[in-house]
Amino acid sequence: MVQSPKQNCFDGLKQRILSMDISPGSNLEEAALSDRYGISRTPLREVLQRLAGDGYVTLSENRGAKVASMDLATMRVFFQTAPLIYSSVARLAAENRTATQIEQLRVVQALFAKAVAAGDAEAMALKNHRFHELIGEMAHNAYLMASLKRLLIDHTRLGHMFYRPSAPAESVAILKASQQHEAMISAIEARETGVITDLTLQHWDLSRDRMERFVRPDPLPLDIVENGGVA
Amino acid sequence: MVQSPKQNCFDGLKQRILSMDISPGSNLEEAALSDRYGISRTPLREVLQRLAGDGYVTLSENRGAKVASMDLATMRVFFQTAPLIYSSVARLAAENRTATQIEQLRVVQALFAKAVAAGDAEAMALKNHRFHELIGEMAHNAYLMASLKRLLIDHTRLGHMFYRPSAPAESVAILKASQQHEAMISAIEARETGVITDLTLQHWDLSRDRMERFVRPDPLPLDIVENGGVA
DNA sequence: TGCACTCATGATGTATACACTTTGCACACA
DNA sequence: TGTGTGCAAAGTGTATACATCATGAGTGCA
Repeated sequence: MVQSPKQNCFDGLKQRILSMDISPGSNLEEAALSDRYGISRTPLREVLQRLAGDGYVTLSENRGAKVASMDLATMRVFFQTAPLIYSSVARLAAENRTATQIEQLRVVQALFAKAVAAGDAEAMALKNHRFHELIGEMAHNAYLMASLKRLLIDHTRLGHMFYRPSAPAESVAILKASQQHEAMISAIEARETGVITDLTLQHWDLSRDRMERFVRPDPLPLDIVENGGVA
Repeated sequence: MVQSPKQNCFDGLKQRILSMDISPGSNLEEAALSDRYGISRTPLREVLQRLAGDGYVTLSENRGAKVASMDLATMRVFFQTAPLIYSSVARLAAENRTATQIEQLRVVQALFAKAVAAGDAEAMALKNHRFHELIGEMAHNAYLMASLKRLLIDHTRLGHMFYRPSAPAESVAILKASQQHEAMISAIEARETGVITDLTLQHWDLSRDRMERFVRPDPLPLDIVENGGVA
């Protein structure tokens, strides 16, 4: 299964953006990338344009491509929008899923669980991404899929740091997320629209809690200030 | 205000697709288009890729670009999704609109009303499109905007035929739609989120009724069958 | 007549040279 | 020293030649 160097470049850039290997706002220079991926600038530019269409990068005239930014305004809108789209998509997925898609979902979830067990942060993030993207495909709704894909980009980027093994307090939450995935598969397979909606919102809440804790971490212990600080 | 030939090509194709001048599913040949718009194939392909990113066309490997199809499955999903996105976007628009944007909206609505008065079907469709796209911009939500833009493509294409002067029964509905636009501007300006949500759903219902009447027109009079048909 | 194979034709995909735009540094001048 | 101008370097935009692939007409064989 050797894929074309162009597809390889597309997938590679997606993955590097999702895993924050290339940080938001970074400049993407055509010459460097076309050299790295062994394709000339023409197909490379096509890749960048496709990435721009999917919301991974932004293009500006005569000024090249940048990785989509993730500033405070973006995040605010992200938290505002995700529950609506996620729950709508999940409901539709339960209504429209095919047996084949359920099977695909199980495969991806198995890979996610495996990554959890191995403590492989990058694999966790990417398999989680694919898991939710698959649910989007099940929904069979191109309009919502466009929103969902963009949400997932930022979700995966935001969530990337929590999958690190360096955060032991998070491992409980990650296990819980994995269990929720299993429950979601069952609910979608059984076409229980009410259940999948609830599960999806719970799954979102878990994610959100972890993300918010990252954005606004617990404050440092106050006694340090009391003992040695200024009046 | 002379725009680049590339931008002209992009806008021109968008407009021709929206007005069904190029019908859904049509093949778009690079050589013919690059000739027509006076640009070489490289920038033309970039235009097609941008159009694909926005949902106007679909690209397939070694098989060129096609105008996005509009089959029964697409329409079913369209009717399913539009109310959710439209009402969510409208609410956010009321919350986030700026004074400048309100002014833009008034200008576009004036052009829409003018097109209605002139019976210019194509201008009506395009100004209506722009009106709703502007509301999307007011919402300041890139995730929902992706869905909205795709919905509007199909909405405008579906609605295109009702704006024809040949359908006199529709002129009442068109006037009503124009009045609803005015009311929507006021509600957005006043940030009345409850009102704008209701208005948006009413506006949608009006559109939907017209569209459904087109898809499933009144049956022919039965007496023709009774007088001369088979037993 | 029916089917499969071949090859010509026309389309899309890629590489590359060249044109244009941006940007930052150096230098002159106030 | 501060500011504005001009130039050089680097990066993006476009045209075009060539490579590759899809398609269909035509031919040979069963």
